[in-house]
Amino acid sequence: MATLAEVARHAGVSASTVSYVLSGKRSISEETRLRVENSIRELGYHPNAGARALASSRSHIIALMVPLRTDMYVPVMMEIAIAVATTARGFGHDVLLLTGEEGPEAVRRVAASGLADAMIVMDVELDDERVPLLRDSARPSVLIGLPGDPAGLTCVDLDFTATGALCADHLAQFGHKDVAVIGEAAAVYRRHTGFAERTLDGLRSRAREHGMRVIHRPCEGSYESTAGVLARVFEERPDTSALVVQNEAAVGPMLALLRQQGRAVPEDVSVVAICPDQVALQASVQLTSVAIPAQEMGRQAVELVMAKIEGREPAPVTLLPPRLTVRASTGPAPTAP
Amino acid sequence: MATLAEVARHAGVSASTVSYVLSGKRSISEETRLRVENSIRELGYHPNAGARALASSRSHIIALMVPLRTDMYVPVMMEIAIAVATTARGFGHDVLLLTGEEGPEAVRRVAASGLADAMIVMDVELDDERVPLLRDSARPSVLIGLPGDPAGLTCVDLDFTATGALCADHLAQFGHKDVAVIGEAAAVYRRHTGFAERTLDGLRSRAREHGMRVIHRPCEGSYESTAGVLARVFEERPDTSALVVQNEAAVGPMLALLRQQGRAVPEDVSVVAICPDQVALQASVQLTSVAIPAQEMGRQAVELVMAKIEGREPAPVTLLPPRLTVRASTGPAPTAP
DNA sequence: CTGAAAGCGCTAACAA
DNA sequence: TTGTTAGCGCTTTCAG
Repeated sequence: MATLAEVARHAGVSASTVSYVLSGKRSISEETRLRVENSIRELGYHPNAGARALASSRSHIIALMVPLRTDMYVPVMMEIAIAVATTARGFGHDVLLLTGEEGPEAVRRVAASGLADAMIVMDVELDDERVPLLRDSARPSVLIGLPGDPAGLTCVDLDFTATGALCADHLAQFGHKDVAVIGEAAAVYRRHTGFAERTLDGLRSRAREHGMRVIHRPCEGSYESTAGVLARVFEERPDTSALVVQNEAAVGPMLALLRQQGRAVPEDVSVVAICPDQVALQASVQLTSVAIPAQEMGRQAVELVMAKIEGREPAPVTLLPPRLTVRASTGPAPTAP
Repeated sequence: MATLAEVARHAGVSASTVSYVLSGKRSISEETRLRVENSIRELGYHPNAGARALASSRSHIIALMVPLRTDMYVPVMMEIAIAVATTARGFGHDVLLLTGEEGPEAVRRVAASGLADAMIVMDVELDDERVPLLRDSARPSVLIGLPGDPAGLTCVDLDFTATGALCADHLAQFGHKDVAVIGEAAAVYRRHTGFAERTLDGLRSRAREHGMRVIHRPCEGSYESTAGVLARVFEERPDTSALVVQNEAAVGPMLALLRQQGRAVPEDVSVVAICPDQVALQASVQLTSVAIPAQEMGRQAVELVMAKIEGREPAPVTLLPPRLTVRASTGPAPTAP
């Protein structure tokens, strides 16, 4: 592996000049710059990451903490992770993958060792034990998700309250009066992840304004549990004419069950899903849906964290506005028999 | 951040002693070891990653290259990635996440900069452009997947040939004569990822021995495409009594469609899936399946790569044996009408 | 606009 | 069993 010194010798300049050509931190004459760049290319030089980190105390690495749990919809996590990685590369940074397994200790370790310059934390819970550590840490961090108390933190998330409200508005327009929310797995609520509750709040309060009735049932997402939930819903509220589904795994089973029960979508029942577009498009009926902007969240998280690394102080909370795409699964409420 | 020198002073020993306590590379008296460990704890010392990497030319980082594409079943990728990360931590290593985006250049960059000590590459194609680079690279690497020519490489993968054969055996036992394979998306075959072809080969040749007829149709996995594939299958081979499904996304739609068509599983049609257990268990009929051992693959990949880092030379190809779990979706072939 | 040189914090000979 | 010390390759003052 070629070293900076070798490049310097090859180009007939000093080491510092090569360094400055690389960093652009002081002006270099066109001529020497070209000579140096040539040498770099010819020797196939890549700066040594360790040496650079040691001398500059910047590793050009961003740590990404993903949850170990698997009860959330995994493709969304993956999409965020990939967006983070590619966006970070655009800023000349790499991404270190931390699983939740180490827990809060990972935060300490990475910060203290200087392994990463900053940290992005996914799947934040309302009362997350990593949050106090992050708040006190000398290294910048950005959360994807909203903890109970975001004071002193930087967070990005989809505006789930607005998402719920948007669903309510859309269904109200079609004259629906009885709405059922097929929610996330019970464990998600028990863990108080926040987003599920916020969706529900937004939907409920807007529904009230529209004079709609709402019931909510958690759903594990398997075929069996979806069947159970659906049965209970129509038993308790036979006039239910619209379903809002927040558990992506339940989408497929639910549509299959409705078909089986002879309930046509959207003639008998309208369905709005909160899910990635891919899921909405692959379903047996193209679903009206509010998309989870996974890429956008990853991208934003990196931009916020880079801002902090560079000493700027971004807005503490960034809520991405939801977008509802009307497809084939929603329509007017059936007129009373 | 405390430095090693500070720890040394605090413990009343030399820097090298602290270093050796940390690395265990030479024997230390019980007494000094304890004193040093205490100081480390008291000062909350974590070795500086950059300095360590520079001095030892080992970053204790393993790069993991994940595909950018999203036409493979994402949860499996994620599960492998998480298994890699947690296993690596057990070896005192961290994982750097590289997306396919940079392409082969990432291999060069990471190797030359010393950012990572080794590399694990997922979703390897039969004729992968990263493979020659990896083969020539000074840094160890392990592939998850099997390229066309594994010479000079280290690879782990599920034994897909055996997987196909296993499916054939199981169905033959039940007296099935006409089998249809619902395969991966056409793009997967076009890309020559290998595993899909190997499954098919294994299944076909074993089927021949059993006197079974096999047809194979690629399937995109959406409800619509699954419907089309299924229709064509039963049109061409009305006597088809068993389905082998290799595209996880098609599982849900397929079961829904069969139910709709009045084909009972397993009375009229047996179904074997090649998919993660979670998918097999969440389906409307508990599926007889061959599991994708994602965790095991991740774990093995790390162990192989660690062996190479430590100078050992592991077996070039590790094929994990498939395991078929019998559940509710397979049974005797229906007797001719 | 460019060069010289002092570290950054740690590892690993070499010495004792 | 422990200490001394010379780098590892780069960044960044300080000089010129």
